[in-house]
Amino acid sequence: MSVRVRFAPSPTGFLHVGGLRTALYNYLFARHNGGKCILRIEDTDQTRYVESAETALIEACRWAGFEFDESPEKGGEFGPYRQSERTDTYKKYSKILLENGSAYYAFDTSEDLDKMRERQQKSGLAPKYDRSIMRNQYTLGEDETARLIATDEPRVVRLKVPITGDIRFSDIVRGEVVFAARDIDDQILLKSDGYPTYHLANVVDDHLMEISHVIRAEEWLPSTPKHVLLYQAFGWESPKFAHVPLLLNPDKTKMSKRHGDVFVDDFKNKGFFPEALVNFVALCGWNPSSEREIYSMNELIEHFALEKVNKAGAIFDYKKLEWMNSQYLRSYEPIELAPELLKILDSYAYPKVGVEYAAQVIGLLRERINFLHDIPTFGDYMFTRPLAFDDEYKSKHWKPETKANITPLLEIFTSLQEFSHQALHDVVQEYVASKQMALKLIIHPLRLMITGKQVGAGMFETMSILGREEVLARMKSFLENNP
RNA sequence: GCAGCGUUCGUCUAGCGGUUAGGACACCGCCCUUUCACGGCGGCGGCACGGGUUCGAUUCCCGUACGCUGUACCA
Repeated sequence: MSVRVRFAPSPTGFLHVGGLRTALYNYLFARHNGGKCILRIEDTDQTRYVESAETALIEACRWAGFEFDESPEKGGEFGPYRQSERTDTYKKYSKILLENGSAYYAFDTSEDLDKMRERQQKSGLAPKYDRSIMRNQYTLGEDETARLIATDEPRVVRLKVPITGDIRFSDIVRGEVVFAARDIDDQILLKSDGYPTYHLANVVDDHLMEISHVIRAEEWLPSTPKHVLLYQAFGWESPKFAHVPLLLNPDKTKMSKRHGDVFVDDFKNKGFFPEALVNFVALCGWNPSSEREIYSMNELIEHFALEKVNKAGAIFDYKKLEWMNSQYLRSYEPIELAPELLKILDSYAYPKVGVEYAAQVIGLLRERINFLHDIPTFGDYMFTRPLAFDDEYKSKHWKPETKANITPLLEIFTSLQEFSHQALHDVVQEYVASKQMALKLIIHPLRLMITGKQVGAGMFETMSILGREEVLARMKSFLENNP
């Protein structure tokens, strides 16, 4: 049997990183098995629909580095891929259930339902639809039911859950799971507005779209028995289930906005590389059991196995994500990143620089930062004269005799044939040797004059990238203004 | 409340009856050094608890505790 999986989000806003991981696991599983990964939009709740959410979602996945094989956008032979466009199908299948006695009509108002739950809560019972006393086709009788339907009375279709027995299914990550039928509610299948609930729609669609594996978040585990019952009621073979663990806040609750960034777009805007986010999120809850941390998309695909997905939820460790981003920052060719840096630089008032220069600066500074966008602030002096000079650094390294030590360097740098890292290094070494002084007595003042900062990359490399003219200008200016 | 699921360093995890319980992030120290970083080396730190099963349990079983998720005409 060929592998077909689906990511089935509801379009209520931006893509959550938890959603990204679910989508990713589906994608990895499909690719690993040479199968198809489908995007299906679960927009059956008209009250929560958000206009641009669908494209935002697709774009977020595309940014992350994966595409769906079938989707509303792309189409496919199992469409339409928006549930709101499949309502006739759900009506048709709910009718089958009604006819074979697996479902029934109910006419209760939401007020009546609230009252029922309230009563149950008070007597310490689990809230559950009470088929024997509420307004439904069993308590009303056939004639009355037929009459209400004929007069178009608002109604829903509910699943008729057996009173006794167990419902069991096997989950790829959790093993055998058993629920008692008596604990399962007579779930609404078709709402009074004519739209199906998730439960009906996802079962019908998964069957019709020939989904082989349902890979979704753990929060769905408690409603899976309802789905199993539906497959049985239709006489369909159920797909394999895999409920993956949740991504958690530091306090172990389901990862939410209250604790910081949760949307893929947030991470994109923060300057994370998609490869880093994907790599990180893939390793939250799954691990190919090696001693390695860095995996490309292709490597993730190659190693992915649902059987190795963890059962327990994973706290989203922002610090480790940052570290991972820094790893990717160092792994790219600087010239590949240069255009992006140029874009970032646009929002600063620095004089424009070329792509070659940008690449050089990236190469110079990237081992000291986590994000590309740290460069304009961390290395501001690569784009403009130092605006300030670190007081502490200055008092430590600018002594009364420093000026005399530095001044001859002006001449030496001017007459240097090639203003390169190596040449600068050699010539300064030579100079300090002749004066019998420590290199640091020169290096620190140079760093102060040229960058204004205590921290930075190797000084000679920094100088060679800045260029002779700029270095001499900064030195002279500093010398003029300081005793 | 009820149901289900879960529980290895602070965090992500390896482990699938016998290991000095391994790696990564974070943290600390040392080395390198031209500051900071990178890198190298080292340290800190964990099998929730109690019963079984077994010659032997982190690992298998049962409880307990704790946590999480679900409990909608939301997905």
